[in-house]
Amino acid sequence: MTSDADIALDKAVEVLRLDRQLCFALYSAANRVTRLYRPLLDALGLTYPQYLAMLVLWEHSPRTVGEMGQALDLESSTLTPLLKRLEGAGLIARSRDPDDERRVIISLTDAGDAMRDQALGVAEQFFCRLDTPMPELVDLRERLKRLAV
Amino acid sequence: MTSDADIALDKAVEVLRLDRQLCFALYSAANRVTRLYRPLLDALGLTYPQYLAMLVLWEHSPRTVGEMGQALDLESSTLTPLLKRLEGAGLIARSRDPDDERRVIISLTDAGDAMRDQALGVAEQFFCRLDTPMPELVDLRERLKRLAV
DNA sequence: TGAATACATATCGCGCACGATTAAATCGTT
DNA sequence: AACGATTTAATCGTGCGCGATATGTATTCA
Repeated sequence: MTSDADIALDKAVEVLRLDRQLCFALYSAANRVTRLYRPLLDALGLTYPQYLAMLVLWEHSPRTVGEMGQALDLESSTLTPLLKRLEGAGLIARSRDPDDERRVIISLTDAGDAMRDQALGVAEQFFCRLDTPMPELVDLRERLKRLAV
Repeated sequence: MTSDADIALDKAVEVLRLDRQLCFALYSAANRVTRLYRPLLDALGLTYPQYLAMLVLWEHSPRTVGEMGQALDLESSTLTPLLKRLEGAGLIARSRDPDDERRVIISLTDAGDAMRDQALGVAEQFFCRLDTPMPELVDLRERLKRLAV
């Protein structure tokens, strides 16, 4: 015989199973991808979030900290220290906007700009190591973007 | 007229666009999901990775640190401090395995076990806030799992 | 003009996530 | 039994990621 409490427990056991959680699949896949990028980016001396920040700048430079935060969906409390490290590495320059002293303008240095070619190699190596057909990757990417939160 | 260098540059610009990177879509979606969980988990006094660790234990307790690391795909350097915090919160107990003193056995306390019901509410609220049909979520989850890295 | 408000970035504290290293226990082989 | 290799967890240092808060600049409007 089965009590109501047992049924509720069974439901909890089913619903909360790790392999049924979208959140864990996402968390785990993001960690795995970061780990996969690490050895590729070591050659450039970049961390994974730093690489993403450089992608933003390669797309369009200069940009303000705020614009980069919007593009990457990150707070200034994350971005400011990261950008200071990129500045320390000589890849970007930080300067106040003369037209609005609140803003800080981030621009690529020559060294930062020159790194773009190597980045192309990183992107290609990543694709190779994933060993998944491009259409599948594009589909996954678009589904992730649709996950409006 | 267009030089070879210009063509190579165009290719780099296209390939490296942030909105074409699977890695960024994944990174960003994972951050968004963590942010969405935060207010829900605040009520339980758990962080998001702590919640995942509790999911593992609600599924089956006791387990060793190594087993949990395998389930969550995390190193002991991540897990040990996290588990110590859960122990401090009174949700789990940590003890050496008498049969093999290298192992540390993690078991739910009564308080940790009792939290499972509230966790069920968290999972339901998360689903509601996502506002995405279940089949789409299941499909995305399975695609993420397939992303073997 | 001057006070109130809003805005852009920076700072701080906490908790991951991981590579490298260490310490202790166990296992395997002789 | 003994010693080297392996296994398990812990420790340490670095870099995020974010909420809360601070700081300085610009805007608004009385």
